[in-house]
Amino acid sequence: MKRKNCCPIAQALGVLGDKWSLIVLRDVIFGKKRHFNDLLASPEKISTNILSNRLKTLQQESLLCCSVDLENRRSKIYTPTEKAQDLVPVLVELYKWGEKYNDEVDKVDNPSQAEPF
Amino acid sequence: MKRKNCCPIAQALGVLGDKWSLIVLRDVIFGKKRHFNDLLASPEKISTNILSNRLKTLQQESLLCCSVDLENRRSKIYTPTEKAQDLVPVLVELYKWGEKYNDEVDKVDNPSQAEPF
DNA sequence: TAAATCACTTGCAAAATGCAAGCTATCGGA
DNA sequence: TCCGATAGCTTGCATTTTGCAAGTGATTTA
Repeated sequence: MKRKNCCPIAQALGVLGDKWSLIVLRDVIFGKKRHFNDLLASPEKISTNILSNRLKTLQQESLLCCSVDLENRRSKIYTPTEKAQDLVPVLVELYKWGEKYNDEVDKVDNPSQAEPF
Repeated sequence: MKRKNCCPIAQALGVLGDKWSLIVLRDVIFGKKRHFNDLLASPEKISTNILSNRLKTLQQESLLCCSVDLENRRSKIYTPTEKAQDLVPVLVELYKWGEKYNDEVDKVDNPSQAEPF
């Protein structure tokens, strides 16, 4: 959703305001995941077509760049750009907010707080 | 999208990870908009059914509370909760990122930077 | 009391998401 | 060299979410 001539928040959400983009970026930035199958393996269970589509749009938005793994040419490496790295503060604030308000759900169902992702 | 037993970022996105929730919250928190029609009037042009639905889910998530306007009983007043106010840092970081990376679009089309929202 | 206003709801089309299966290129081992 | 496994997709189709236009009912204002 392109959003021209509007506030920066709406512009940011035009790129990031969907169910999966920030999850993928989280994994690439914090989880250091670089391959399609690594990203597929996240507990949120993104499906292959959505992941494929998201990787494409994130490249178009200059948030990821893609290169061929020289040691295994069937494998591609997705790396975050500086533009993506600059989302760290956004992700950190989201993390803090999520931790503050949504952990009750987990703590009841699963007291033994597993790994974050 | 409920996301149990997963990282706080995914939990936060379970509530906020759609096209409109954060736009509505932006308007309520920063724009101090309180009425249905105020929110409808935002430049992003949310439609009535989506706004209605979002106001409902944001109440269910304890992000907004709703009361009747005592001076005009057909009118309802939506106010942000503390949980919503705690999203200010998230919105600020989104704003900064959007400003840094997505303003070129605006500056070309509309050099006279109008009001943010 | 008639017209306007507010906060919706409804119906329907279009787009996004979710699931399972299949496809192509590469790779590693016999 | 052949064969199965693996990586990264694509395709088809059902479901869900979004978008648009029109309509509704309870106030409220003229």
